[in-house]
Amino acid sequence: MPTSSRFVVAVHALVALAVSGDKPLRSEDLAHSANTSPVVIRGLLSRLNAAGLTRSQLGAGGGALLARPAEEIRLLEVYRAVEDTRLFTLHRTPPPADCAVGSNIVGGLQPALTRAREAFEAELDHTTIAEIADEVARLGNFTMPLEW
Amino acid sequence: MPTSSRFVVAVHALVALAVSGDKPLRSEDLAHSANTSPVVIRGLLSRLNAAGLTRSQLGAGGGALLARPAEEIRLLEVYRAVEDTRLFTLHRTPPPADCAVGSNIVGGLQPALTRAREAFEAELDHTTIAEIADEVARLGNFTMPLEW
DNA sequence: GGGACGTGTCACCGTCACCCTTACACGCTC
DNA sequence: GAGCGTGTAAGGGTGACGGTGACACGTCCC
Repeated sequence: MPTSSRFVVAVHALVALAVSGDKPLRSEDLAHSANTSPVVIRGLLSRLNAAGLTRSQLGAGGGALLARPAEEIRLLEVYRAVEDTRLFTLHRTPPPADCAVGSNIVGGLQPALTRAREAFEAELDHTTIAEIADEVARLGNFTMPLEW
Repeated sequence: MPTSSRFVVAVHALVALAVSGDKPLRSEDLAHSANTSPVVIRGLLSRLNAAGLTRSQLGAGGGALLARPAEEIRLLEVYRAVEDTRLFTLHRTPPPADCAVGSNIVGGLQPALTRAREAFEAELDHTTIAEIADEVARLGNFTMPLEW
């Protein structure tokens, strides 16, 4: 399994919030930017709120805001906040216990899978939303905060 | 998205072949060991054959064999041979080009995603089927080649 | 205060990858 | 030549995912 598109869309939303500065963005605005639906965005924001990465402001003129500076939000936190599935899918049905290979393959393989997952996560932990936002601003040739 | 179970099952099959030495194993035998169906195994072996990791022997007494010593088969090769999907799923529909964030988010995010993927793959490249087979033999308290 | 705004969450649906099963043609060994 | 085993195709069930409509609740503005 790959990741769902939730991770990329969540990063997209956080970057949009980062380049917007203190101005709250509505789920409808974020949905337009990511070419998806407001409900999907609200579902993601719900998870990001729970993880302490964003917060929501109700009422007119409200919307979503970063709960912390973009420099302090790492991709790994985003990944963990929105992804449900594990990196490796094991056997759909467990191997039989009476098989010398089947009964030990999971245990024997686990350390290697864990190392791969940890290497993957360590890399995501090295990058922050602020770095992505800077790069997007450079590519798009604009300065933050961005007016929409 | 996670990997499919194909990767784990493919490693399972290769380890079974490794511990069996020169004796060919039928898809039915491998299917029993991995608690899946022979057709699924044959589908995996088809990919592993194409990748040069295994070869098949037709007719009575036939079955699958490793095409190379287990010490020379790395998990990364197995992963690439049987996994179709990419590690990261991008936006289901591309972001609009008229959005400063949407038009640059993919380009800005790509380097970080690539680094994570490379770290992941490098770790898989460090482990061989022989190492997994040794560990399984140790856990199962048996010696290779294993008689079934 | 009243009304408009925006969020949070639910149920429902279409789509897709995945895995299982059945079936059958082909090639090889005995 | 007969039996064995592979390779591949077609069809179905299942579950995750993303999109849509709807509605209750809290909050801000006038």
